[in-house]
Order: sequence, then C-alpha cells, then structure tokens
Amino acid sequence: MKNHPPAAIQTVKVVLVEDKPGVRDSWTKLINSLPGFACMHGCVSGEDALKVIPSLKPDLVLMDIFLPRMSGIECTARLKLAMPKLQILMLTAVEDDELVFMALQAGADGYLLKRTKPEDLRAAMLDVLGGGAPMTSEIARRVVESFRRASQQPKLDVRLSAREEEVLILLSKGYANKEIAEQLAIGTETVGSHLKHIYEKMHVRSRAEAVARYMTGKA
Amino acid sequence: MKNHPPAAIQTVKVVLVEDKPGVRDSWTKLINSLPGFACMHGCVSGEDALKVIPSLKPDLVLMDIFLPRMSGIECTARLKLAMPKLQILMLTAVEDDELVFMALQAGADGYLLKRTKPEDLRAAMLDVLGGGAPMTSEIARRVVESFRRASQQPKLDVRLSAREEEVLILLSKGYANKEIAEQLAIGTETVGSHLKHIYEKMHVRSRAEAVARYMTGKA
DNA sequence: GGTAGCCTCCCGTATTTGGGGGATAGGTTT
DNA sequence: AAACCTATCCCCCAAATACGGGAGGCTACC
Repeated sequence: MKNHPPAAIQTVKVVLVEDKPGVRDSWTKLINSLPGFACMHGCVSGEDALKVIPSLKPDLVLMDIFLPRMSGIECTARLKLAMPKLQILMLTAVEDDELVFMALQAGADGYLLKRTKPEDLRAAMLDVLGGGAPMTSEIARRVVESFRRASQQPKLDVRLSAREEEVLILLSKGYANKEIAEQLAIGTETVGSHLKHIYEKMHVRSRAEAVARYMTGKA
Repeated sequence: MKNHPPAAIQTVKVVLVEDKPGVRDSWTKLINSLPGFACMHGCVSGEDALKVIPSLKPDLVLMDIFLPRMSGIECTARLKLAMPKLQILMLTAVEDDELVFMALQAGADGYLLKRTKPEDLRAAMLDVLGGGAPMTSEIARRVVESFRRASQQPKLDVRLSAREEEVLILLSKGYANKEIAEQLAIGTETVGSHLKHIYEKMHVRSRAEAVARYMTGKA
C-alpha cells in the first residue's frame, strides 16, 4: 500500500452522520483522539447533514449507511450533488455487498466497518483524503466486474461474420444504408443483404432494435 | 479484511508468466515455498502462455504486465476470452495506474507489486481465489469513478419535452412507431410528430441515429 | 387577451427499410 | 468433389419511415 501524503498540514475536519446518540458520541471521541483529526460536528440525520454540512465545509464526512427516513446512501448522493469534491466514507455495521455497492454508485469514496480499529480508521481516512478508495477486496471485485461490463465495447453473443459486424457498427453510429455502402465501398443492396442476415442472427426486425441490442450488450 | 476460505482443499495450481529467467526462477521458488501452492509451469512469453495454459488448467495465473511482443494485458484479455473463469493476477514492478487500469479492463482479477512480501503474496492469491480483487485503494478509486460514470443512465443535453423523452426511450428499446403508439396510448401519427420534433432538436435524420446518440450519451 | 409551447391528430409524398427470392465467386471444411 | 460459409450484387414489393404542411385544444406566462 502506497503512503498517501496527508491532504492538509493542519487538522482534518470531520463531520459524522449517525442517528444513534451513543454511537455518535463514541465515534466523535474516537475521531478526536486521533492526532490530526477533529470531529467538528455530529449530524443526527440525513436531513440534518444536508442542512449543515454545506456550510461547515468539512474535509471528510463519515456517514452511517443506515439512517432513519433518508438513508445514508441517498444523503450521500445529495451531498455529492451539492459538494462534488467532498470526501465521504460510509460506515456500516454489516458488510452487505449490495448496500456498499449502492453507496459507491451514489458517490461514496470508500467505506469501512464500524468495528474498525482506531489505527485502521485513521489509515482509511488518510487514504480517502489522499485519493484512495478504501474498501475490501470483495467489494473491489464487484466494482471491477461492474466496471468491466460497462467499459467493454458491446459484445455480441451472436456469431456475426467480420463484414456483418462492420455493418452493425456503422449501423449503431446511425448511418443509413446508403452511407454504410459508401464507407465500405460496396453496393446498397449488399448492405441490405448483410442487414438481412444480421437481423436474422440477432432476432430483431429493425435497425433501431439492432442498435439498441448492440449498444446495451444484450445482442 | 474478511477471511476467504481456500478455493480448494488440495494444492492451488499456479502458472507464472514472466519473460526474465531470473525473476521467473525466484518467483517459482517463492510460490512453491508457500504451503498449499505449487507453481506448475513458468511461461516465458504471452504467446507461450496462450499455448499451454488452456491445457494446464491452473487455478491461478500470475502474469507479468511487461512482456516482449504481446503485453501481459493483451495476453490476459485473450486468456480470459478462452477461459473466463481463470483467475489472473497481474504482477508489476512499478505502480502505474494506467497500466493496472488497462489490465483490469482486460479482465485481470487483481494485481500486486513485485516487491510484495511472501505472506502478502499468499494473502493476495487466496483473496483472488476467494472472489476478491486485490488492489491498492488508489486503483480502487479510479475503478470506482470509472464505474460510477458508466453506470449512470444516458443524459440528454437537448431540451426534449417529457413526452418526447418518453418516445425517445421507447425508440431506444427498438420499438416501432406502432408499438410506441400503443404503449403511450396515442396515435401513430402523434408518434410521428414527436419523432419529427425529436429529430429536429437532436439534429439527426433517422431513428437509428437518434438511438445511437441517445445511448452514447452524446445526444 | 395575446403569445407561446406542448400534445394531439391528420394529409400527402418521397424515401428508406424489411424481407422474400436468387446469382456468382472465393474460400474452407469434409 | 461436394457441401458450406461468406461476400458481393441483383430484383421486387409491401410496409415503415422521414418530413413538409396544417390544425384544434390545453396550459402557462406575460
């Protein structure tokens, strides 16, 4: 693990969002006990957080994932909308893949378990401030997989010939048959032929449907 | 970090892909020195790896990211194509975000630094076999960000009316005018009208083009 | 009350597309 | 050699689409 330089020379301003008073107090104390960190405020709800955090301008927010009414995930999404550069770490008692996953989608920068040891908490906070994204490797894997699906160019589960795939690619750029014919230096009738075969193989009946299927990867 | 159960009761079969003989030897020894792991083969190149790994059927591949001719990244992509369930860990001397990122896109399941300590190597291998994705948190962050960008739905930079957007969404699912009309309980002529306006606003001339622009977010 | 935008429907026509047939030639496999 | 796939081109025709015009009703805003 690379060492991140601390984000600021002075104290890191932390705001905690946690509805249960007992937990809030103990975490506040815990954070304040770490050198270089100060818990400047403890929000009791997501609504509270949305109200006060923009003016408090903390360096980092620790957000409980379970909050009454507005969940920590929704609160995270809204906060990030208002303050895109705000760093938010999710806190969760249980390691629920799905929840953490949603939190990351909402804009969380990492997450940690509530049973984290003080030194790990400190490391995670420094990590996220330094541009990291603390998370367990299972979550990382899920994120990687999701990202891979999304970032890979559309893949076909249908066996198209090379030429047919070329045509399909041009099709998905919105070209008309005539234009495709030009670009491939073939006749429009040939393009039509290829399309016929493509539609057959993909089980679609129109270019728009073919494009849609191709783009969503569910070809 | 959660404890993963070992993927198999018996020895984990590892294949190493590394062009430099010295490094290959020392890693082979290192892997064999770990209880429960056996380096069954050392490939000298990506081409070699593609040839022998499918028949060796290892549990895990450790792949140098820098290989002559075919890079470890390309080799990873090809291996994953042939053996999607094969676990591949990238090895890199330097922590180059861009390279690791590309490797993950290519299908790598995690990566580790060559200077990793034996116990960390063992942990990483167990981690990846158990479904994790070992990586540093900077990489994780980049992946998260990329994934977040990709997972948000297409947004229009054109001001379509609510109805028009509905029509466009149905269009992008591949529906024909008649079907769209049915779903919205309006006449096909009305759908045509909406399409006219949509095309105007989007500066396109066909449904396929509109779908393409919409799906790529460059509407 | 006027203006504007949106949704709805209609007419008409030129163009494009989808889908059916078939033909030729080169290549691969068997 | 025969069977097969692919790419290319051709014809035809019904259907769908693109696109020009217009028009009534509705809401919203000035």
